[in-house]
Amino acid sequence: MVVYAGQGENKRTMALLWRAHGAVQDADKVSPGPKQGLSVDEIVDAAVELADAEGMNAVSMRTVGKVLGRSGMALYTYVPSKGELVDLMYDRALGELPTRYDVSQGWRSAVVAWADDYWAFFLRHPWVLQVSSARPVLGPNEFASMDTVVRLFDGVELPALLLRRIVGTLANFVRGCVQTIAESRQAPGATGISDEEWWYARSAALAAVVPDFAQRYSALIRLETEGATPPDDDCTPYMERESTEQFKAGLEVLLDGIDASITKAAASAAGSAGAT
Amino acid sequence: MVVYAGQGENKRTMALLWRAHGAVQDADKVSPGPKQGLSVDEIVDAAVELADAEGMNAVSMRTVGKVLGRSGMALYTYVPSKGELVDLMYDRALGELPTRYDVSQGWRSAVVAWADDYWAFFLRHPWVLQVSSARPVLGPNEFASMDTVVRLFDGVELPALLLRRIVGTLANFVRGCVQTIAESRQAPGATGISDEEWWYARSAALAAVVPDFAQRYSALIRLETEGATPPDDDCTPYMERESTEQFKAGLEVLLDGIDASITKAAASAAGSAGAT
DNA sequence: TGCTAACCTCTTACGGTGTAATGGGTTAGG
DNA sequence: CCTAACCCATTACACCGTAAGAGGTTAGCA
Repeated sequence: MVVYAGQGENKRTMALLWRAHGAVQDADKVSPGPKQGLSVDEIVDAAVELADAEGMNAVSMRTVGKVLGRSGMALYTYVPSKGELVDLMYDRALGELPTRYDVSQGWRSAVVAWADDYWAFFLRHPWVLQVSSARPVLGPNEFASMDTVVRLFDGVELPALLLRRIVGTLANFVRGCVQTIAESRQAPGATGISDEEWWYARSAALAAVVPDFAQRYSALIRLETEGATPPDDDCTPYMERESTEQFKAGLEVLLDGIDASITKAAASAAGSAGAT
Repeated sequence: MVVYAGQGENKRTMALLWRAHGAVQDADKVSPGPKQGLSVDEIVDAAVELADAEGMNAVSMRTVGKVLGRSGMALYTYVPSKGELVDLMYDRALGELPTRYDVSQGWRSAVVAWADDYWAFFLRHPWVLQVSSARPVLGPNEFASMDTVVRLFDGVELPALLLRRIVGTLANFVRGCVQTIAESRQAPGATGISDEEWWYARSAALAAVVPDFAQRYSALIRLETEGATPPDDDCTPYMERESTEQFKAGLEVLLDGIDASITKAAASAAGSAGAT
């Protein structure tokens, strides 16, 4: 279930996101009627906890309400719709990300540290990947996390436009890598059969149906036999180990590419400086 | 809505995927009863068409059935569950991808051509991104597309393990880039307000709520003002143009990184060859 | 020809979703 | 104390995937 950001009244959404919990209703407003038995924070906390534990599919208005001992509809007093709740969950989770990295040792080590944190973050909150990234939520922590990535390159000479794209590519890269793991953890069979069992059953069925596999996909077969993942003793599922390795290796490749970009940019800057 | 691959009886699924439409029931079986009024192909076609036109959310058993003039339940005669139908849609769509690229001019131009095709493919079928990538479908076209990517590097000297990771990173990269566009096209507001309008309304609300934005996110602001996307005359939505530019630039960076990997691999191969 | 068994399809039903509408209980200010 | 505002629950509606069962259709056999 990909959940789209609610696009209700933007103003109320923004007020909720930017910690205007007190200022949602214009502060000086009188308020007869019973006190609120809940708070937006409580609701978001409960929803995040639920999503962490049982996946985004388990998060419904009713289930969140049940956790808090209310009906599902009660939440609509605090939050305009489920979309906004998801926005709040998203931005709240992002708040966990570190915002400072040491760039004194150069950008490369800083980027690696950031990527590791980002990676771990998604593993802690896999459901975040299901929140639509099309239209940013524009919450405080989303901006903070973006700001943080940009500051990784603080001392580096790069055209702003190129830097923007590099930053985007880095974020995309981590997201893409971790998605495989995250989804396999949330898959319905996650509790039940393991990756290994699934693969075994599935590829057995495959072999039965497609006897000429090796001929049809010779390049794949060659890659698989030559470059089999070494059976690293620890017992993390196959898919996760594979993805982790790909993350590490892919990051190095990407960093080399960024390095090349920086070198090029420096050369062109020097060239134009020399020309003037 | 992220849809997970059905994990029903693997054998039947595999038979369906690998075009064993005739061989689903063991060929020599007698068959009293009415002829099938539909075929798996028809159903998958209709579902893909629906998904292309109105997004994955519009694809339900009932809606697909309606397109074909049947009830939703009628489809269960042909397909064990919705999960398998999604698998079939996925593999069928992948069948559109080209499988041959000219590597005679070097790997780099071939990879660029492939990336463009892959990109365009996802734009044609944005819903494919919503199909879980955790547990591959293992259909013929999925393997074919992977095989194709591997063959882009046919003449290149790279350790198999590294090549596998590079290939994975490339695929992840394109997926990640296109996701932004794809989701923005499928977003519920896609028919209604445009990207520009949304951004305008949303950031107006933002400015009202957060007056100290520029101080809190100075790095972002600097990036935004210095590296503003040039207003390229054509009228594609802001988000799409931005994403496309990021795709192009990011790909170049990534290719530079791959180049570096190849150089390194060659050096290490030469080194070890010289050492022995 | 008529029967039977297998098969296709539809209807109904169940538990789930998000949320609009309604109404009752609680509490502050006048 | 009354009233108006507010919190919350109930009910209801339209959707979802699919289990269960009923009824029509057809091939093969007697």
